[in-house]
Amino acid sequence: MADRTPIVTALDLAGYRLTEPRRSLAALIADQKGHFTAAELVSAARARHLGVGRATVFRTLEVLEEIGAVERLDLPSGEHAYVGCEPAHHHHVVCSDCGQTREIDDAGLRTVVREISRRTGYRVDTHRLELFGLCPVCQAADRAATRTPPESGTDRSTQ
Amino acid sequence: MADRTPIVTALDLAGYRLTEPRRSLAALIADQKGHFTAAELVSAARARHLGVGRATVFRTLEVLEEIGAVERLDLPSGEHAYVGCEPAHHHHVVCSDCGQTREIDDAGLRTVVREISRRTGYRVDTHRLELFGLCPVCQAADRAATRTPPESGTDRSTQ
DNA sequence: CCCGTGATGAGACTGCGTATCAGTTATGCT
DNA sequence: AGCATAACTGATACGCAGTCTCATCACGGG
Repeated sequence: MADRTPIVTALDLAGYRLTEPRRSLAALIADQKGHFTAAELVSAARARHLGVGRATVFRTLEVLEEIGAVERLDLPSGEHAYVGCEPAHHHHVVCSDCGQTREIDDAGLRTVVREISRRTGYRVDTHRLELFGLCPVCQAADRAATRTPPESGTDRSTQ
Repeated sequence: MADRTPIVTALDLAGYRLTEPRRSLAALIADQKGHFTAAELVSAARARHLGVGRATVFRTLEVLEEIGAVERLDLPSGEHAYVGCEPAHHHHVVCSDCGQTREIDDAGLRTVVREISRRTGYRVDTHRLELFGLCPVCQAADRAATRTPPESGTDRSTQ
C-alpha cells in the first residue's frame, strides 16, 4: 500500500495532494482486472477496512478521470463503470462476460469521424466509441462449454 | 392526438396494445426536436395534463427502445437521454448546444470494428458510437456571436 | 514544527429508475 | 354488442447513485 502506483505519480504530477485515501484507492484500482463501478470500489475499500468514505471515492474518481488516469464507460446496461488506463488512448473493447478491457487506438476511426463531419456538416468535437463482446479467453470458455465449433471468431457486430 | 404516428404503428406491429398513455407519449416524442430525457417527458406530459404516470413513461420508453423506435444515448454529462429514430440506423451526431441529432449510417465504421476485432482477438458483438459537436446552425450562431471567422468547419475531434 | 488550505468522512439530500399492487382497459372471442 | 382476461396503468414505496454541507483533519510548504 506504500508503493507509488502510476496513478499516484500522475496525481502528484498534476499537483494534487498525495493523501492516504487516494493512495488506498489507487492501489485498489491497480488491482482491478476489468472495469469497476464506484459502488464496487466503495465496498472493496470497506472490505479491507480502509477508512475511505463514499464521497471520497466519487471525488477521487472525478479527479482521476480529469487527469486521464481512469476513463468512464457507459455499459450497455446503463451502468457507469470505470477502467484504469493510459492517458491518450481513448477507446476500449469490453468483454461482456469477464469485464476485461483492452485499450485501442484510432484504428481508422479518425477517417470515419471526418467523413461523418463532412456529410452532416456538424463540427464534431468529441466522440465516444465503445465496443462490447467476448475476449479471447471467454470465447474459448464459451466454445468449450457449448461444445460448438467456432463460427468465425471475428465480426458479429450489430450494424 | 388521434393520429397514428409512426411510433404507434410500430407498437401495433410489434403486438403491443395501443393504449391512450402510449398514444400520448408517442405524440410527445414526435414533437421533440432533439434528444430528451425521461424526466423531460414526464414533465411535458404533466404540463399538458395528460394523465400519464411516471412509471408509465419509463415502461413505455423501455418498450420503445426494444422495438427500436427510440434509442438511448449517454450524454457526456452522464445523463441518459433518448432520441426518436428509425430502426436500423444506429449512430447519432448530437449537437451539444441545441441537442438536435442526426442519424448516420455505417460511414466506414464496419471496417474499423473488423480491424479492431482482428487486432485484439475479441469477438465484437455490439458497439456504440456517439459523436458530439455543433450542428451547422449552432456553428453559424457561434460564429456570428464571437465575430471570429471559421477556422476549418470540419474535424476537431479529440483523438 | 507550524500553519493554511485542500482534503476528508458522516450524513443529509435529491432525483432516477424499479417494484408492487389494486384497479382499469384494450382486444379477441363468441 | 357483450364478455372474459390478460396486458396495462397510476400511485406509492423503495433502493440506490451521485452531490452537497460542514466540522474536522492532515499534507506539504515555509
